[in-house]
Amino acid sequence: MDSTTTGFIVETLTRSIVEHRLQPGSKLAEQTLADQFGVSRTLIRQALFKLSQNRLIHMEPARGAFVAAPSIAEAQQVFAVRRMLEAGMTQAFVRTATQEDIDALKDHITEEEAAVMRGDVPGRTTLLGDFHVRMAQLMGNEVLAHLLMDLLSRCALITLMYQSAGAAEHSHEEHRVIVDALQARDEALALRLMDEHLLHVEASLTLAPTTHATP
Amino acid sequence: MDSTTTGFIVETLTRSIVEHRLQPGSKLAEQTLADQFGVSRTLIRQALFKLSQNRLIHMEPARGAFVAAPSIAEAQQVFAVRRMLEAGMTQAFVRTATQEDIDALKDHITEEEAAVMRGDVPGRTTLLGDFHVRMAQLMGNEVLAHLLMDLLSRCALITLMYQSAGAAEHSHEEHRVIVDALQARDEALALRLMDEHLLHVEASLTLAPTTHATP
DNA sequence: TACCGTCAAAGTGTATACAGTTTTAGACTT
DNA sequence: AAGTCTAAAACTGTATACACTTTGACGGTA
Repeated sequence: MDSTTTGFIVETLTRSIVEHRLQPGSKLAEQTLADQFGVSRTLIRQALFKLSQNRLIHMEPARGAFVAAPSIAEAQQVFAVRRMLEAGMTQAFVRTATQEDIDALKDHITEEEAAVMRGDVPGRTTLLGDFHVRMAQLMGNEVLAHLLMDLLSRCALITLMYQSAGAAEHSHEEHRVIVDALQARDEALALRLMDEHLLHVEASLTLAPTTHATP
Repeated sequence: MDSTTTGFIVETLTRSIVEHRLQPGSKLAEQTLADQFGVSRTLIRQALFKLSQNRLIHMEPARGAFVAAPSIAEAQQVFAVRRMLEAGMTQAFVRTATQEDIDALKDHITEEEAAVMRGDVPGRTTLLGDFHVRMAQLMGNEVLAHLLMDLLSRCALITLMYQSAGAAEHSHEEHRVIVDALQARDEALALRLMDEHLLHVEASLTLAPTTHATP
């Protein structure tokens, strides 16, 4: 399976969705896509099926595929899950990471800043998300990395639906502060900063006010 | 899509895998399955594709689908992710759950005990996993519930690969104790009990010794 | 004008056909 | 007897065909 052709289609569509060239709710007609990609509907269907499991699109029986339009409730749930996962991840990272791991994160942040500086919006979005995936990979937990990747693509879709004017510009600064705490092996501080970071990202969206259980 | 036919095939195969009627590594030939289910290869392929994204099977290009045989490393990663997720979930549950939520969990445990008493092994396995999913659902976080469901089916496969003689029989007792802590709104205790519960389940497997970062 | 029923066009759901690859069995060689 | 080459059978990957559902437009009626 997945002879890289399906994978290519999935990645292309994912970019189109995450980079806002396909608006939430738009229909994805199979034959149209098949013509555009120069393949048969078979491969398009495989790709759409995969995207639907990532929750980037949703399929209605006999009606077709549409770019997902996550509800506010769903957005909040996704962020809640991220906070749970990343709290655990941060805790484990502080305890087990080597100096090389921390240096790798620092390098990553340097890339983030470069993207921000040169106004590379798609690159910035990708890199800011990858920071979190990178942590999982550095810990050698591929299962966690995959899970986070899925959640992050959903977050990208959520962000472009609900973002209020160029917020979340300062994520890379928060990343920097988090890494500083990791470097200092200050578990409590790193945990708090990560949690606040995710709350800031969520708060930068125009979601209805909700009651976050806070310590 | 998913006109319930594909869903039926997925569920049937999932049960066959989780209930050990299909051993890890066995080949799943498309035409054979198509004949057994009385459908075309098309639907079988859809089902296999979905199972492969759940990591219950893995597909090799041009060679076909095989029941997954998760490595020890992967098993440990899955459990690590579960601990992260469920720690956060338990914390949130203690803070926000209503008395009805807690009662629902108690009812669930009663079902578990009934299944254990009557020696219903498949039912027991399912119910023991559902306890964790139920918590997520009671909190109203469907995203979390779905994620946990996927992780739990992987755990079921892991369990039957690595389980050492009828261990994890006492899970329902640990569930009971956890709910008692939830009832008492003792956050620290509930958190510790949940973490230990998951460590016990993992320890009941014959995985190579690993260094779990412990507080 | 507004509403409803009918019908064609378009689109999805499933099956089948065909091409390319892997596997397997058998004959031949050493 | 063990190994290797070869060819056929089996299987996967992709395209196409056909049936059924939805959609949208047109025309008729109140």
